[in-house]
Amino acid sequence: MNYSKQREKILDVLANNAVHPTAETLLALLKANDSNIGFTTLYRNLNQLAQAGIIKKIEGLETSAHFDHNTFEHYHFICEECGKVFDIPAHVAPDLVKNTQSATGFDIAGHDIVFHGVCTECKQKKGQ
Amino acid sequence: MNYSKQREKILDVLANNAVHPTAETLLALLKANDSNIGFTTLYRNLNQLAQAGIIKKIEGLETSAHFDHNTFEHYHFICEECGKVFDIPAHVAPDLVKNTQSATGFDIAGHDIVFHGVCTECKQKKGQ
DNA sequence: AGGTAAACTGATAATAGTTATCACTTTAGG
DNA sequence: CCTAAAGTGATAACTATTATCAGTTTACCT
Repeated sequence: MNYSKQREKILDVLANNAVHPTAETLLALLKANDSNIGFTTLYRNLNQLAQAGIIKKIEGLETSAHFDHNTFEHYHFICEECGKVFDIPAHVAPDLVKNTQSATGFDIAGHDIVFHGVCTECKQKKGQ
Repeated sequence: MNYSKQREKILDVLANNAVHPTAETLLALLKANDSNIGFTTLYRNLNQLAQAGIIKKIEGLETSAHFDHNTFEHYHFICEECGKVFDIPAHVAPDLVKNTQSATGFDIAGHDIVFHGVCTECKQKKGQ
């Protein structure tokens, strides 16, 4: 992978916006950062970076994929009210891969957990 | 929800094909069953049935959603070689919701786990 | 430096999966 | 049966994403 200005900018914006943005959101963030990057370039780079393990592509949240700068093992929670995506620490599912491997005999290369429900903030709002 | 011939047929085909079909696959299965159902009708019914909790919509596997007649809690594994989707029993992640609830304070309405890797059959094929 | 091959960009077009629209048909209760 | 509500399916539209490709940039080799 060669260096490119655009890719550096994308990584930078992703690192400074821990909101698990979609490609669309990222494009807006980049524009707000005076970086007018074509959406083809954005998608290409996001896929490249995800393939290289530098960022994480989160699917299964909504219709569009989200991207995450944090590649340390963790899971995700999407709030049904506000749509925000929260990180869930990996320790909520100890031995998950080991258990699954021994239950199935399959080679497990990776896994994702997506929770949905209502976050604390929205719970309070609804309660009022 | 009123009765409809089409919906009955869709449920029937889904119940007899535990392969976690996509809408496209289902349409083909229905056609093979002499049920020419419009794809609009298929999508409408799948969404209705999923909403009603009668079937389960599995997202995050590939670009398209898969549908599952088995609504009993369980997870999924998709083989990177053959693309088949396998069921994983829920007991691989004991106390997952409880742990996550107490770690976050969020109300958790549901969750999904998607594993990916290589299934036993494909592992053997590759080994040969 | 200077050349060049490989990598990257981004505008345009295409694609896939799914939902919206809407005239017509079916279902179900009074 | 009558009628309102629910369902159908052809067509068009939409959204997220990938393919194409001519032009640009990067990096490495002299």
